[in-house]
Amino acid sequence: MATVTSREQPQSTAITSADKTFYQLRQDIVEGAIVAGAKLSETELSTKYQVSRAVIREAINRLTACHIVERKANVGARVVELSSAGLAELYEIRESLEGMAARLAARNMTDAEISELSALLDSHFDTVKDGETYYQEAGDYDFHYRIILGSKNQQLITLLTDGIYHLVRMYRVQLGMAGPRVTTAYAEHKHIAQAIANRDEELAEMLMRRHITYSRRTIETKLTAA
Amino acid sequence: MATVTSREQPQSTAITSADKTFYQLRQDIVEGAIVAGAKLSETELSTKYQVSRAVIREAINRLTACHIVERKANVGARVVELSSAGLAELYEIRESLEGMAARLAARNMTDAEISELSALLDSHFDTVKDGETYYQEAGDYDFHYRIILGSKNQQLITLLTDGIYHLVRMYRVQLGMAGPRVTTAYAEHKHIAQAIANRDEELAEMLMRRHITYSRRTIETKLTAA
DNA sequence: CTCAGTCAAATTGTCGACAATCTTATAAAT
DNA sequence: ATTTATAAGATTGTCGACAATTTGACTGAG
Repeated sequence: MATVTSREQPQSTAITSADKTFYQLRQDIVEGAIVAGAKLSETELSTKYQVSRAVIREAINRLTACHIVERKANVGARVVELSSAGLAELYEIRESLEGMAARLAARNMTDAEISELSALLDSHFDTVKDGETYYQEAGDYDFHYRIILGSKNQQLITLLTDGIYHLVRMYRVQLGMAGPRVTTAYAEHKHIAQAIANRDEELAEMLMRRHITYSRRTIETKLTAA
Repeated sequence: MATVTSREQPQSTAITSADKTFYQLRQDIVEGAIVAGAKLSETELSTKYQVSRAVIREAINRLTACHIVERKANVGARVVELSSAGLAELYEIRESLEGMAARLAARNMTDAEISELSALLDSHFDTVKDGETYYQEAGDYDFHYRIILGSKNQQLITLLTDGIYHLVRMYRVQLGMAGPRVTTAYAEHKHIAQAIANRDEELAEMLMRRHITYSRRTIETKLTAA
């Protein structure tokens, strides 16, 4: 069975030392190597990652912009705490923004991109049929990612992929998501793709919002159970 | 007639030198003292604001997080360019997020807060009646701000007030917004407030989204005319 | 005249040291 | 015993200097 692989963006795009440290730190936090709520000591991290404090500071500043860590002046930075309330807030924003992304995708995706989206779902169907739980993590991400890109709204794309999605992943990873809901979610994805293919903006947005609401309920029960 | 006053948040909350420089730089960019598209030289700014380059760098990094400047590695930072496409993207996000904010405000605002919102609109009515164009800038901001806070979603609040709204203000200020649409917008505000008072989430979201779509069209004509 | 290569100037990235601030332990007074 | 004051220690904020990279001009070959 496929484990939760690290689907980070190619860190080859990391040019500077601060870039690499930022990506590394983010990964370590999202995947739980640095636990939620932990204090981020600049001196400690600078020895751990073998870079100067200035580099660490820049990386931490970027992480605060993603809402992955919180910083207080003259006190320091801490990894955010995972809470039921925080998850609810996050999914309310996701519902809003990804709903809009679906609407815009129905308007702006090229026919070729829509075909590729369908093909992606078809290829996923095989894994679902084989009972792979792989789908939920990687496949789900691919689907949502393509629709976000399909919106062609650069600000929206940055907001979601650089900011919000890493927080979402943090919740998923640290709560050990690999739940059921695979075939159900697959059906929902098919409906969304169909609405986009029909250029039905209203329906695409509505279905996406529902889809996110459903998946929020699933993850929320996991959180309250833990 | 009231000019476009600087309605920045109390910079008394600025603790460190980097904070103050960040607020100052942001204000100078939003209000046009530093023009759109300009290059931000670190050494130049450090002499201009009388702080070290490290402070300037941190301020610039925070501005990139707000999407007010763009930075390329080993090249430098530039103030974003104002464009019709960028404005459209921004208002699509506003429509999405503020629509959600209105929905959540209808759910989460206290009765007291709703009363204050009504009182605010009543006080605005007098200025509208007197033909003050003051309303569009300051009054409009106050109304939207209260609803955003009323959502009680901390992530959403930060996203809008710390990030997106400064970009919106940048477009408004630099396009010289003080247009008509005063009484029209006032009526729309009243309807939204009423929907919130009735705890009608659906209607509150829908009306807010329409309201933002309308105001986008107004500002867009200004942009294409210029 | 165009294009490729090279070198100098300027700009950004990184570092270690010092200053300012917060935290914690200790001690004294009520 | 509780509270307040104080001082030591540790952490963050700021600075100036050095290293790495880009930019643009200059030169020379085709």
